[in-house]
Amino acid sequence: MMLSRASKYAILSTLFLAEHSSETHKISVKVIAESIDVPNPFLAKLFQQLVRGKIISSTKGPNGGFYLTKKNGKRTVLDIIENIDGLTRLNECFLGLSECDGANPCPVHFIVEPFKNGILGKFRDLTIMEFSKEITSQGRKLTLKDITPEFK
Amino acid sequence: MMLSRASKYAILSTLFLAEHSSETHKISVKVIAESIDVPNPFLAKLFQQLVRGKIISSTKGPNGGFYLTKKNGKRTVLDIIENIDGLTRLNECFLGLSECDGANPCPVHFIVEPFKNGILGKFRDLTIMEFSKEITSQGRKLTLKDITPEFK
DNA sequence: ATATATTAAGACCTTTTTATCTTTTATATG
DNA sequence: CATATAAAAGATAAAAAGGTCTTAATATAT
Ligand code: FES
Ligand code: FES
Repeated sequence: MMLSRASKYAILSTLFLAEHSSETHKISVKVIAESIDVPNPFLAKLFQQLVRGKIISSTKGPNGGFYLTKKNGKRTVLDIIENIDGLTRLNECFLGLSECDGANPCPVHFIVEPFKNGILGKFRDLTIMEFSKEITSQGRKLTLKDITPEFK
Repeated sequence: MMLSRASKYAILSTLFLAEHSSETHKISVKVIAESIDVPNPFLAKLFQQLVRGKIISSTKGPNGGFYLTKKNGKRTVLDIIENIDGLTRLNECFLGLSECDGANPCPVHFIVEPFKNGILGKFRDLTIMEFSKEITSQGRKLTLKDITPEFK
């Protein structure tokens, strides 16, 4: 029931691409890594895998970089997680029991279940583009940086 | 927002003690480890720490073992987690952002928050003994073993 | 064509988590 | 008091996760 750090980075940076990139405006790992404050070479690795998984796109060379095509934007956040972590992590019992279902619930199963359904539903049913729109419309942020309060 | 395996083992085995042990009936690591299917020496280490944290009790020698005193039974599941993992893990943002609060919510914050409050509340407000009663009354199980269906 | 920018690929390193092993210490019981 | 039994302590090992570095491939602009 938890994401690896890798998945988290992948989600944030893909959402970043959704918001800031296009086929005519590609972005380099370096810029993204700095923007969302994630280790550069680690993100590069993740991006390679996301490209192989056809979740994001890339071109090499000058003015190259990473971006989302229309088609990429129709993938889901769950696709990202599946690509990086696989799906088992998300379905695991919160206390680590071998199965997680209502038939053999662990002590916290019925607290966890509604949450799991809620978050899984959202990750499964919204496209990356829709998800991204929801974020920008709500003015949420996509960085791991500390938000330094502005005193001015 | 996730527990380490160590915490999970600790929770399960403490609940096991709540259900099966008493000051007059102590249980060895070996028995517990086999019952809930957890690596024996690893659990032994965890138990040492839980004893130091006064969450469970132990005596050495013949007929020794681990058990809960009345006082132990009044601790909470959150105490177990705090003792093993610390509290930061539980409070972390689901996407790994630096702060998790309503003022600077991440894209999934408002899905995660009610769950977090629910589970944290339960872990904080019920004693281990209460928690355990709730479990036994509902016939839930405390093992990591595969539940082999009984065909008889 | 060539230089350059940028990703791709793979080997490698570090840290954290999980797990084991060995020795010491305490204690109940005969 | 001797012995057996079980936990405590500490050293070590194995595995997984996270992170880095170096070299190759490739697309673009000049
Ligand atoms: S969360 Fe434990 S069985 Fe579902
Ligand atoms: S879960 Fe991400 S900010 Fe609260």
